[in-house]
Amino acid sequence: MSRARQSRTAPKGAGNEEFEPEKRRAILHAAVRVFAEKGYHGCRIADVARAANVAYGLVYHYFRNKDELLESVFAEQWTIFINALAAIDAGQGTAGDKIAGIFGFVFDVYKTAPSAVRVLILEVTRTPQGLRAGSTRETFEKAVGLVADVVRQGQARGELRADADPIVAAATILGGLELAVSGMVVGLVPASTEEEIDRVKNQVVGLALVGLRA
Amino acid sequence: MSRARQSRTAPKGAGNEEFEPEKRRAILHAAVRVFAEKGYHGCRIADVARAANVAYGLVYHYFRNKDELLESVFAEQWTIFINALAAIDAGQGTAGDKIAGIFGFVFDVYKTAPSAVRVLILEVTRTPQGLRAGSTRETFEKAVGLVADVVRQGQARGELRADADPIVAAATILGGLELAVSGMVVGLVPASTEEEIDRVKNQVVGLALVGLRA
Amino acid sequence: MSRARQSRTAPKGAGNEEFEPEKRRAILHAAVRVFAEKGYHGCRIADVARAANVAYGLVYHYFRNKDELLESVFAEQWTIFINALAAIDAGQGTAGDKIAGIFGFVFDVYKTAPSAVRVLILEVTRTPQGLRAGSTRETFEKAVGLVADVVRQGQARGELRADADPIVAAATILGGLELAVSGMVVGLVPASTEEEIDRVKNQVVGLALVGLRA
Amino acid sequence: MSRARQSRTAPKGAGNEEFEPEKRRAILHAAVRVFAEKGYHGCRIADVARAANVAYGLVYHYFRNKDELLESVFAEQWTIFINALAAIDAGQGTAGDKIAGIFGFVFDVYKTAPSAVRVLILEVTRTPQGLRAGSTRETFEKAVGLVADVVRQGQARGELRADADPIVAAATILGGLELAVSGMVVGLVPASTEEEIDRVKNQVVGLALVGLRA
DNA sequence: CATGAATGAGCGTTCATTCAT
DNA sequence: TATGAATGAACGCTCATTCAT
Repeated sequence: MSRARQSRTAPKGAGNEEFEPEKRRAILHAAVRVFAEKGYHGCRIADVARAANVAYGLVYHYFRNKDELLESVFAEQWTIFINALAAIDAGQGTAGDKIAGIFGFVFDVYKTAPSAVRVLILEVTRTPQGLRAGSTRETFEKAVGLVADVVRQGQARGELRADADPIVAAATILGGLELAVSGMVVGLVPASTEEEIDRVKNQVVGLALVGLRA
Repeated sequence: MSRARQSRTAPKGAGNEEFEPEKRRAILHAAVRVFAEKGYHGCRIADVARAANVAYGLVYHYFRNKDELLESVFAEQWTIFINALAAIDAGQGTAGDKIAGIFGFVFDVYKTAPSAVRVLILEVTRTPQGLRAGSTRETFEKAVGLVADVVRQGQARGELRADADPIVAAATILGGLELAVSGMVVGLVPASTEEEIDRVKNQVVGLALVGLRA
Repeated sequence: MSRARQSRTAPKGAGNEEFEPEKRRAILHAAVRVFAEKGYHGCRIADVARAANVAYGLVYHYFRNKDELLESVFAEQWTIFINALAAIDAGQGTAGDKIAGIFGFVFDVYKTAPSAVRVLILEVTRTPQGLRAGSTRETFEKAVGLVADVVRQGQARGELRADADPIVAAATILGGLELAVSGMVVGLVPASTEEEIDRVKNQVVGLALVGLRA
Repeated sequence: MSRARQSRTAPKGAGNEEFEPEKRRAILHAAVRVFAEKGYHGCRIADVARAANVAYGLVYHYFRNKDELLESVFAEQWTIFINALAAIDAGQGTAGDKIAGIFGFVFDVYKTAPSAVRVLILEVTRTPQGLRAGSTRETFEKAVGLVADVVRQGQARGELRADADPIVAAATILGGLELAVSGMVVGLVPASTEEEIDRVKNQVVGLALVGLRA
């Protein structure tokens, strides 16, 4: 009856993106905004529907239930992030450049769509039960894995310390990145202008690479 | 209505330090466990009551509502953490020692009470809306402030790079710490034995101080 | 959220006078019956839903909460009464006829729908705090005012004693009417047959007009 | 264990009123005030206890439960009223004097203790389920009966119309009295000064005796 | 007598989900 | 596809009542 609940991971190649129904898009985007604002548990399906200017029941036409909607939002956001990581990982440059590139990407997204970052950070990572079953967790692991890969490359080329555990390093780097952005999100770290945001980014990159020691 | 809902710091005489009804304790501890396991939204007051071996209504005798219970849990956990930070901050040693001490404290707590750390990390930090109003946010800021203070001291003594913004550094350090522990909590970073835990700790400390660069 | 909770007086076109969902009606009528039987505090939403043969949650689809449901019941009942009073007030006849007409109306309603009268009397008038805020109180005042108006007309035409305060007279009349009906409701005053009811009515009208004195 | 829950109807004769424990009194009086203010359903036992400056559980030492407390309040209030009615009924004077005396008594009480009248009127009479089982209803019937008796006497002496049904007349009279007082209670009928109160009283008496007709 | 901690049934309300149209 | 009325399980909170001291 409904082909609508089809795969969400259709490659962005020419010729098939038009099959994502417009309303489905609208719902997904609305969900990002609403989740970002009120959190997963703080918002109702009705809120999402209203924000998407769509009838109540239509949400259930495109998504099996609230959880699947959340998963879809996460998948969408993480896919973007993962793709960027993968591109960076596969690209040219030193490990330092790549790490800086990762940070740059996240901060850039923050500049243009802070609410998307908010969902990613405050909801995805932090979902209790969290980083739980389903694709969400795998995707998160993939992100860590990609960063760990960057680290491994750097170690192989002698650019990074060989005695650092890539997984731990990746987690630590992403954690620092995350809390720095969290700090901006909640206003603890000042980030009202673009300059301030860039300054924070450089600070964080510096910390990751050369540490605090004088 | 009831004196029970009073502040927990009523010194009525020598030795009864912090007179607090036994059952209140039990509820609070049960709440930590249950929150850790199912998350704030995933658990019901009935769960907490059952875990505390206490009648349903008694929870409401000691706490105005679910939110206040959560806040109390947070306050308790953070107070422990803040006190440890403050002690470390005020103590002797180089900035590096202090940062290592902070990490050591968190990892030690994790060894003996992982669920407490879980609540602290997965619920407190990550509560959407989160880091929100009330004491929770202030306490979080205080934690960041204390770490920033350690950084400042280290800079003053020439032990740490003077060009690092203490607040950003503090956020990044705590973030790295947090995601590393998160990784352990969710099993991404292996931490089944004490040795493994210590190894992760040393890795993270090393990253914070000397960075990744070779 | 739902257009259902709208005003009941939306004339969208000729002939759809007061479009109101069938189920809303059912709930409202059920509420009258249940309130009449058990009182506002004695009945649960579940009782109303069951009496209306409707799912629990549907009550909340049409009414914000229990209070609003009560207010709606009151509004409905009083509106009928007020309209009747107004028609009588504006009509022909002596003041005595009009007062008799008012009494006649109430006793007629009682004959066909005693429970409606019961709600009006035992719940509306007597709600503690009662005659309280909101439309309920105003409506009550309007009723008294209309009766007072009838009295004033009668005085102007010389049919009624000029030295009677219309407001006090109206209150007294309605009070006598009410307690007489109350007496029937609770069985103190015998009113099992239509003849008995009419007899009581005539008695009460007589008392209001010529008093007790021989 | 507890003789406290003893009969509440001890005659006020010399030598036994000192057996009414002071705290019991306090609770009873507090209950009158609290019921008057918030209604039976709107107040909690805790409210009564607090208003009486008495410990929570003590209420249950003197009264089996909330209902019995209400009944006791009613009994106390009605007893006063019934006694006054009985005294008037048994006294000298015409029926008109007696009716005036009844009204005078109620209005006098209102002047000194409006909250007591409020409870009597808004809670007793109007208790849904109302005028229900137990002593409350019997007492109410007794009051009506006594007034009806006054009417009967008057008819026997030729002072009052013989064709009036004493019970209906009594109900109507008390009803008029009640709504007039209700009107004062809720502010519909002005009664701020003693003069105004007396004026209302005379109006109501006049209406009962000679009616409205010119 | 007096206290107030402890108990738990009861109920109002929310909201994810289904379904008829 | 699209709509929103209808459903009912779930859960937070209240408060009358009991009981140990």
